[in-house]
Order: sequence, then C-alpha cells, then structure tokens
Amino acid sequence: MPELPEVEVVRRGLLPLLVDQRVHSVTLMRDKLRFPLPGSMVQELPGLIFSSVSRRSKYLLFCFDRGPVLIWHLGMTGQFHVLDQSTPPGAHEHVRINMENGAALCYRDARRFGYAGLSTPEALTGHKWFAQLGPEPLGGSFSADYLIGRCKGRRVPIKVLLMNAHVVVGVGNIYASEALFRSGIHPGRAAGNISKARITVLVKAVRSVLSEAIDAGGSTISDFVQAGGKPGYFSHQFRVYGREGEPCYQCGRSIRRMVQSGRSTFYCLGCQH
DNA sequence: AAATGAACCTGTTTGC
DNA sequence: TGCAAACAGGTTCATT
Repeated sequence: MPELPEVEVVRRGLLPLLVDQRVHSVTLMRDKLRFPLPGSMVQELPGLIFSSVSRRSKYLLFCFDRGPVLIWHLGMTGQFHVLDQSTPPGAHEHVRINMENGAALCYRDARRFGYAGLSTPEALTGHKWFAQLGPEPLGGSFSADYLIGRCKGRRVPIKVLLMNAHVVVGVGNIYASEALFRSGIHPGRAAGNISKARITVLVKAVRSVLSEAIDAGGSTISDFVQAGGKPGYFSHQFRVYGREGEPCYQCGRSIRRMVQSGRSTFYCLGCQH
C-alpha cells in the first residue's frame, strides 16, 4: 500500500478524524511487528489529545497536545482504519487506539513489516529513523544541482539510486520506474553516466509523478479510511509498472521487466536509453 | 566505500 | 484439482 503518495493520502484522510480527539486507551494485540512495539504507549497515550498528523518520508507522525510523538511506518501492507469501537478486530489487526468519542484508530498489517516508535518533538530530527534521510522529493532542496551532485562518480544503476532514502526519500519501486520512463532514462544506466540535462529532467519527473499520484489517490483513500474497512486502492495510471509484455503507449514496443537489487523494474527499450 | 543479496512475514497469483 | 514456486508498494543487516 504505502508509497509516499499513499502515505500522504492516508495522512490527509486521518487528519480530520483524529485532530482534537482525546485518547482513551491503547490495546496491543502483539508484542512486535517488524520491531518490538513501544509498549509504553499503553500508559503514555491515554489522556493526550491528537494535535496533528504529519509525514516525513514514508513515516506518519502522530503529534499530541503534549508528551511524545508516535512514529509509524506502514511497511508493505500496513493500513490504518478509523472505526467504531464496537467493530470486532479485523484480520491482522495488531494495535487499536481508542478515543473518547467512541471511534478507534486501528492498525492492520498482514505481513507485519510495519513498525512504530515513540519520540519527543525535540528528539525527532535526530531520531535514528530520520537522521540519515535525504530530502523530501516535493520539497525545494531536492533540486537538479543536488541530484547531479549525488549521482557524480556513482556506478550504481540510476533506478537503485533513486530508491535510496539516503539520496531522496519516498521514491518507491513503482515511482522509480515511472519517473525514469517519463525521463527517457534507462533504469540500468550508471548514475554517474547521465548528463546534467537529463538529471534535471528526472528531478522534474519524480516531482510530477508523485504529485499527480497524490492528486489521483486522494479521494479514493480518504473514502477508504472514512468508510472504515473497505479496501481502497489507487486508480492506477502506470505507463510501465506491471505492464511487462504489453505495448508501450508511446512507441508500441513491448514493455520489459528486469530485476535490480531484488526488485522488479519495468521499462521500455524504445523510449529509455 | 560501494554494491549485492538475504532477511523479516503472509497472502495471492502463476505454472506445472 | 493440487501443490509449489514466484511475487508483492519497504527497510535493515550481513556479505562480497
């Protein structure tokens, strides 16, 4: 579920349902997901009032009127639902945060690759999950000059570099392929062997594909959260991802798939060099 | 230093 | 039909 656009859409969907609501109780159905869950949230969160839900990279940040910040990563299959507290626990539900208004924030995650932690507002930027992260792709510091600098001298394939969160956050397996198609750059090309002009195009492509995805997914995921339980999904508009063997919309050649660093990459030999 | 691959889990799809 | 293999939107850790 969670690419940067989808995490952002989840954030926007949760925001109005949580802000100003007071936590009543927290239930943990298991000790750990990918990592041990912060058990102290059971004692620390009740009584606090949600003040905002923000995002850094693919992490959701639940902030309160005081006290800790709850950090949450959805992994591959994590989902948040806001449901009535009378709703019985769904399959693969692991955590429930009950609010005094009768609603509950429920976390489900079939593969349990998600993880959560507690921090403080002051310690957040230095937290080990955030300290090494690159810039936000939709922010001003992800510039052509920046990416040119990060590509220089690197022999790593550009697609693998794009997915490195130390370089830039939020570009997952889908959008790396899609941005490279939009840029006309072959995903296997060495990062250091791409002209400055083409890197400049790539920066714009990353921005455009992510912001278009946010726009396209917004209403769908918002409904999914508010409806409480219905599986939501993006109406996909992929040009290469998942289209192996199908004709390129641009040149008609067959879309190819290859594996880079264990992940599927989709591309068009006619359009990407 | 840099790049690759395995590991963490379960569910779904594909292929014999 | 049945079963096994391959594959899945992410990140970290160990190994070349």
